[in-house]
Amino acid sequence: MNKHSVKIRTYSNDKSLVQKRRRQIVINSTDLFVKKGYAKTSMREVAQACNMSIGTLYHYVGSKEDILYLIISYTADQQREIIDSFFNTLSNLKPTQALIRLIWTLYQWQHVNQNIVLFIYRETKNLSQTNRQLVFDSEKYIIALTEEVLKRGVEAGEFKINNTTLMAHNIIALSHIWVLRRWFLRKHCTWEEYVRTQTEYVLKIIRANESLT
Amino acid sequence: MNKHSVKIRTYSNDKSLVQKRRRQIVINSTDLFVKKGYAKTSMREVAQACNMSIGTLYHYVGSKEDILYLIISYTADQQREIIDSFFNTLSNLKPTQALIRLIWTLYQWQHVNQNIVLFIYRETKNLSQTNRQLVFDSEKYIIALTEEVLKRGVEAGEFKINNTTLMAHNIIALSHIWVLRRWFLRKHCTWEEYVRTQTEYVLKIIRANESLT
Amino acid sequence: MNKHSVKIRTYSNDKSLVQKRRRQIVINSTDLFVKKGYAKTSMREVAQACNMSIGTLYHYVGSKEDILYLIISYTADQQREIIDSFFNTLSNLKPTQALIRLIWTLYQWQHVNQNIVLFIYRETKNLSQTNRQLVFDSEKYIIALTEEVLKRGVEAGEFKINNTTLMAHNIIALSHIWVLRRWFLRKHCTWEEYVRTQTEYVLKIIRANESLT
Amino acid sequence: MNKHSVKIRTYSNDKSLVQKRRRQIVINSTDLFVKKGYAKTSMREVAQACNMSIGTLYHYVGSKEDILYLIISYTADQQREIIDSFFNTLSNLKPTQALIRLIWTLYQWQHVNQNIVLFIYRETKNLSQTNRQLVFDSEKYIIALTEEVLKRGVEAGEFKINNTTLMAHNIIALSHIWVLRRWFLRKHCTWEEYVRTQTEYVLKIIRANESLT
DNA sequence: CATGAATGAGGTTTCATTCAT
DNA sequence: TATGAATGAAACCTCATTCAT
Repeated sequence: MNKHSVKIRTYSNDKSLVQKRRRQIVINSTDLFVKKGYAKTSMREVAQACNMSIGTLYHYVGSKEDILYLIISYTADQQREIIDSFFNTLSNLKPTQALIRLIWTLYQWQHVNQNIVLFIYRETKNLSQTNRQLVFDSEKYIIALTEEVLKRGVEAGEFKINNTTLMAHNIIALSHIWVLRRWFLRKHCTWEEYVRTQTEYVLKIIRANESLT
Repeated sequence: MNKHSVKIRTYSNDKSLVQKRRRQIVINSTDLFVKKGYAKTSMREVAQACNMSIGTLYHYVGSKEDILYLIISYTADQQREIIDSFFNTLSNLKPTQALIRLIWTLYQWQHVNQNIVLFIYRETKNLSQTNRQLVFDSEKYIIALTEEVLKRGVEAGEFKINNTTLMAHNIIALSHIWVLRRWFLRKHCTWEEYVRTQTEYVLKIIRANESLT
Repeated sequence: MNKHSVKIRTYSNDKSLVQKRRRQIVINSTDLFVKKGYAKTSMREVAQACNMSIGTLYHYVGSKEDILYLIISYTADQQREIIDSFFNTLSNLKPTQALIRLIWTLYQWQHVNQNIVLFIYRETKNLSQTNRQLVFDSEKYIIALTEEVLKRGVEAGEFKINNTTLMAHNIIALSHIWVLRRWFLRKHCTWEEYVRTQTEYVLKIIRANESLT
Repeated sequence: MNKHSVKIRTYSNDKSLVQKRRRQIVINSTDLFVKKGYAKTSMREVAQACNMSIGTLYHYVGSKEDILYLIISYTADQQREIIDSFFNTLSNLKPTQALIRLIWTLYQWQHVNQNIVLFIYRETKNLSQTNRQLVFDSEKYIIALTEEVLKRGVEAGEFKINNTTLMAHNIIALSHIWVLRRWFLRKHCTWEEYVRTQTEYVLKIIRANESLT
């Protein structure tokens, strides 16, 4: 929210008020957008959900797309914060344990935020080129952190991985799959089973001394 | 197109003409929808793209959603056809070779049809409950066929898999990931690398006698 | 139908066929129009109801309004026929008895044809000036015949009426009222009561020697 | 207007403004609808006639049918008001005089408002079931008041009437007939003659001591 | 004679956005 | 700062009518 919302039009000079109102908008409109979809949600409905007049809404936001961007980047920021704080508790773990916990954390975040994750997958195309790029940057950051864990494991001799980037991406992508394909997966396994199985698979692939396991 | 288009309204009684015109509509409007998104594409544009008047368009189709459904189910049918014909050439292959070729076939289809795959992921929510279900059924069919190959491998003693359904789903899902995350993957590997690596990963996981490889 | 349909456009030269097809159109489309209203009934529906193609429909009829006109004038003709044949059986009755029977006949026709009567009241405005005039002429004819009966009664000394035209019109109008206000009258009296009462009222008004009755 | 417009959709919360705009809509669109008919009048024309944009029109009204309902119920309310205020001046008159004046008042209102009365007869069928019922209720109210006058006359011994409901209804219905059949009546009598004659007829029927007149 | 595919103007309604208060 | 009335382009869809076959 902080970094990205800078270039969104506002008629107010009070930065703290702008931040407060925009937070109000994001918090209150997200569920509405998620439930109805971006295109089918009207600005009138958004204003109502936010307990604001339409006029006030446009005081702090330049367009409907701006709100979409706020929601998406706000979610991305939240995810980053959680991942960041997670990484601060990670330093003294062995790579394998660190990876297991990372996967658990990432997959849980996706599970808890499945509606908004789905929403972002669907509606990102409605963002302008520039804004879409910022969303991608956020994703890249998560992948980079995951790759970092993998690399440490490789350095420590615990993992053996040809392409750490692709492996990191696989791990992230499969966390999204739990959400994107919930209509199928929900009927065939629980979240716990899913996480456990995917973790096993990953470890099977990257364990350095696999033949000994 | 054949099976699903049954309940779509038309004012014509000439089935072959209806089929011809609907094919014309699907063929010509798909790119437009894919490029602009469902919501932002107007029926006027669709009619123009199809070289029809709006009136003619509505002669063969009851609503905008019907076209969305036609596009999606037409694509699903195409995929099924290809997979089906692929399976007919499969019987005399050993399971491992069959799986390798299946993955290659599936991933290539996704690659070639990436725009429409992406489109389907985004816009399926705009279908009615019933129509959405039909799309899902089509997906389930592909997964079931993939699972069938895995099961044969297990029976032949070549594979060892706890949960064949989840494994089959993983294989399919990762073919979608190539499309859904192309903004990332394109920069980090070619399609050939992607397929090769994912195939390796899968085999690493399911090979019965992995320690001997 | 005979007189009035002359100036309606047709592409056929076979007069008997034209008459046959137009009868087919009137017979089959009337209920549809009556039920849905003129504006909300489409020519496609009309064609279907008539077991014709739209093309054939327009072979024998120039426009949608023509059908409206056919229906209305066909009904008017039917009514006239019945009234005419009724009058032929009337000559040897005394005026009072003749009037009583006339009222009964008129009111019954309205009762049996209430839907179409209602329809005509609502949709006559959709006719062109000329066609509307023809409908009015038909109405005037019925009134004139009724007035004739009244006049005979006056000549015979049975009735005493200042304005026979207005009286005749009242009698006709009250037969329409039974239809136009059925939402009220149905709840307060039967058709038989209605006819009996209105007949009594009329006689009360026009009886020459009322005090003696 | 007050009572009935409750359930019509508006985007405004300012009740007085809503009332003002709806009045504006009713006042300005009535003639248009009356002249062209409901079906053939477009919302674009209505907006123009009301000196509003289409958007503003839909700010205060949910649909085209709502406007029809507003017009009809607005007229009904007006009539009721006039009748009500008339009844307040009636108490000290003898029944016969009261009836004579009531008929005059009712028939005059119909005469002055003949266009809209005609319109209501034609277009009421376009209302929803519920709204149509409200129109009928208004009519029933007028009939009930008329019946009340008749009953007082019966109690006072001035009138002798079998079925006061039907008699009251006849009186009201014949006031409509002046409008519904103006194409005939206009040519045969003036409004004054019509009222005088119908009054005479009514009195002839209901006078208790008719033989003495 | 009979058909029905094709047309496109025009219907009602929605909605993002502006601006006067 | 906050409001919400006002706008009008543009959305989806219908339908009377024509004309080639």
